[in-house]
Amino acid sequence: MHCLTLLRPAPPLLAIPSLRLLSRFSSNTSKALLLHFSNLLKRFPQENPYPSNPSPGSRPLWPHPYEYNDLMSAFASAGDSTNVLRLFDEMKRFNCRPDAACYTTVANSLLSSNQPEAAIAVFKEMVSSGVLPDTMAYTVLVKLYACYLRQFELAYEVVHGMRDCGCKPDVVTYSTLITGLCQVGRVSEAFGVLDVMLNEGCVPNAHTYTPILHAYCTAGQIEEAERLVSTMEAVNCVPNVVTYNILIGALSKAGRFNEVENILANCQLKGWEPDVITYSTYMDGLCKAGKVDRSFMLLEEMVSHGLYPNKVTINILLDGLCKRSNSLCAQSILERSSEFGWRPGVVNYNTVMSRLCEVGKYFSVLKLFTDMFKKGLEPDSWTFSIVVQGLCKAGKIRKAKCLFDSNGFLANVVAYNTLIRYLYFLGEVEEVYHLLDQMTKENVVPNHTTYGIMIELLCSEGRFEAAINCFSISLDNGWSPNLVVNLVWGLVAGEKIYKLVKILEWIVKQGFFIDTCIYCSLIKAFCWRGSCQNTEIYTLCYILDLFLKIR
DNA sequence: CTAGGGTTAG
Repeated sequence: MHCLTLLRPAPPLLAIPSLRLLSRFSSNTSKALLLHFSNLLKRFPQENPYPSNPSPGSRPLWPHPYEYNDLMSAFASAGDSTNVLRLFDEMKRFNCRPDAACYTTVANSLLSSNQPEAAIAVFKEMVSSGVLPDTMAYTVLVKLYACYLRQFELAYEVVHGMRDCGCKPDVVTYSTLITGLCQVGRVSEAFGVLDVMLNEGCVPNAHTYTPILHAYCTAGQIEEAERLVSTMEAVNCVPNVVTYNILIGALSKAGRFNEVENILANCQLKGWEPDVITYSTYMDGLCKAGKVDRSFMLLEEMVSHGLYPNKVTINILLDGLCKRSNSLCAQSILERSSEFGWRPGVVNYNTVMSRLCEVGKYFSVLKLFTDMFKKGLEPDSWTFSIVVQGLCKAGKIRKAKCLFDSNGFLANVVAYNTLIRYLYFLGEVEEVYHLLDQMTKENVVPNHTTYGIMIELLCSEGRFEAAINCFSISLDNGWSPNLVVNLVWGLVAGEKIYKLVKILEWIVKQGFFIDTCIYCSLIKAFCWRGSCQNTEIYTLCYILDLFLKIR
């Protein structure tokens, strides 16, 4: 990295012919790519050889947008949007005007790294530079609205509007829209889109149906999913390995391992081949169901098919080992990894450390934490959260706070929540408020867990209006029945029954889903308070009837 | 250059 930033002015990376070749190795990590670059750049003139006004007709010395796009795509598929942006800036600096494809690549890579706002900026720039979007550009715009911002009205508008710009939505555009709808469970609407594309003579493929299957599987509607697979076969939209992986995942989760075996046994007949993800998915299901031995047998099977476990597969097995109370084994696999020439990843450490935490082996957690440093592995925010949790559980809350405040600690919302929860248990209200302040300052966005603790805290301090206010703010993050449970307990304990009735009436009016947890918490809270003996029982009955839509 | 799948924390 440093070699590149130190060279000023930096020559365009793409002026070196062999880089075009390099960019084909999209599976290469960005670091590997950068290493190649910095080596090549050492032989490159440090002066800027690129005149801003080339003589007409001469072959330009600087690279063509195609070449930049090739390289940007390589970084994009390596998940490195920072370098995509760097190249994008660079090409503009060298007066190499981005074409529609370049803008599309950059916007898409920003989406992949979850920066929808930045992607919008790229689209705006595209328009203001007078570059006309093509179908692919519009497709990424649909992806932005449907899969990231969930603004489906705008997504539909793009699909309709692109016709006027001389572009036709294609199977990718429609499949993208269907994906977005299915991700939020709007399956019937997705079928509506499918109808539209069929009417237009746009032929669906596996990408069109698979998101729908995914939605069914997420909702636990396995029978519907299986029926959809038959439909796909009937309309000549053959399910592929991804389709089957989703189905196998759902079946494994439901413990229906015989059916998984059946699907695997018939794969050749159906014309698809299991891959690493197929095996990993199945193995994870087996491990979670306690069938760790069977999972290890599958490891042998996949290797015999020429498929090799990757970090995820190994993580699943490590997790399985811990679940079978073999955390000591998992721990030594990590500690002694160099003996068998394996380099574990951060997630591998996180997995074993969190399992050790669960069984109270806090010393081992710290031991692995230091082992990571010895191996030169950088802990991530998950690691830190797990260690904070381990220290808190071990009763070393001061130590946890010290670690939290130390340099280099990557605090995310979970680390904050953990520390806040334990400090709250200890009655250190001052510190809790201080941490909540700090969270805002550090731009760590609170989530439902945070709001739950805040509601509890505010109620215990008698600040009921603030607690209710906190609840309404939490709705920006979506609906969480658990927060209502917190509010119920807090308000009943604080004898604010009138406030409780008001807020519950409002909740019912908004049409939020009332689950059994909320229902039970009300009954339990009233019983706990002893209200069942007096006239307040009528208030309780009133609310319960309200929930059941009797009133 | 554009679409879908598997692992870890409160």
